[in-house]
Amino acid sequence: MPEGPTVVLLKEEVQQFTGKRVIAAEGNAKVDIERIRGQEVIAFKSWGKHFLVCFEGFTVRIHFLMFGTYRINERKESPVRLSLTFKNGEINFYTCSVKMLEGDVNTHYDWSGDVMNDTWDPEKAETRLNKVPEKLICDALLEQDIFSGVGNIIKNEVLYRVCVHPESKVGKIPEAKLKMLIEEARQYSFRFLEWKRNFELKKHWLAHTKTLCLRCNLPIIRKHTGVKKRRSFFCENCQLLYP
DNA sequence: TATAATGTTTGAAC
DNA sequence: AGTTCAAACATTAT
Repeated sequence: MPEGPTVVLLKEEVQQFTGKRVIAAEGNAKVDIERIRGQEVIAFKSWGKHFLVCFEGFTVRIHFLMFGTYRINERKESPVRLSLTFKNGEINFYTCSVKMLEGDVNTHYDWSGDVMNDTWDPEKAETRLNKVPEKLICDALLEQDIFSGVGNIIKNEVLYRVCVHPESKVGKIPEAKLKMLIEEARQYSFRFLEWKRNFELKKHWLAHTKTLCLRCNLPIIRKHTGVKKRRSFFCENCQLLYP
């Protein structure tokens, strides 16, 4: 379910509930659900893969992890983790992590670290990358403190598009190339958003789950790479390794 | 049917 | 005390 752009889509879908009062809240989330009832939604926000429902004095943080889902104005069979009912409809969350954040939500997040945010700061990402020269780029791209919102699909597509081997060391990638990669992380995330909106995301995958390289027709290598051991799809011929 | 997959947190082990 | 790593969690499509 996740990756930053998907959470941005969710945010768009719930705009009908902004400013509305929660008339009923239920679910098996291990938080004080009672507290939500009667509160007005001040705003829906997102930071990377975090979906945030902001109320006066606190925020409900939803993280969908690997298997989380949601339904708007409908329900699934399975037990609901958190359900918010408004006069004009409802939002239901399943198999997600739910946490309460106290006080001003702005004190909890650096918005400029989110690739989908208006305030995204590529130079800050570069600074943060320069602090971890020994890390492999496949791990660094998944670091939410550097590229908040980037997930495994975006990782693979970005690396293929900028022709960088996933097992390259961050510190060995030339500065110009690293800047391109940071730029692509944002650009691809926005394309992901539009493709996902139109239910055509997979159609545009160039490397992820592919078997042949579109550029050179050689096999796409599938390997669990880095400390994170997430699967990478890459072309050894077209994607340069900076060891 | 067993496996693997868009992910993160936790706590044991070093 | 700081870092590392595997386990835990959980759902669904193939």
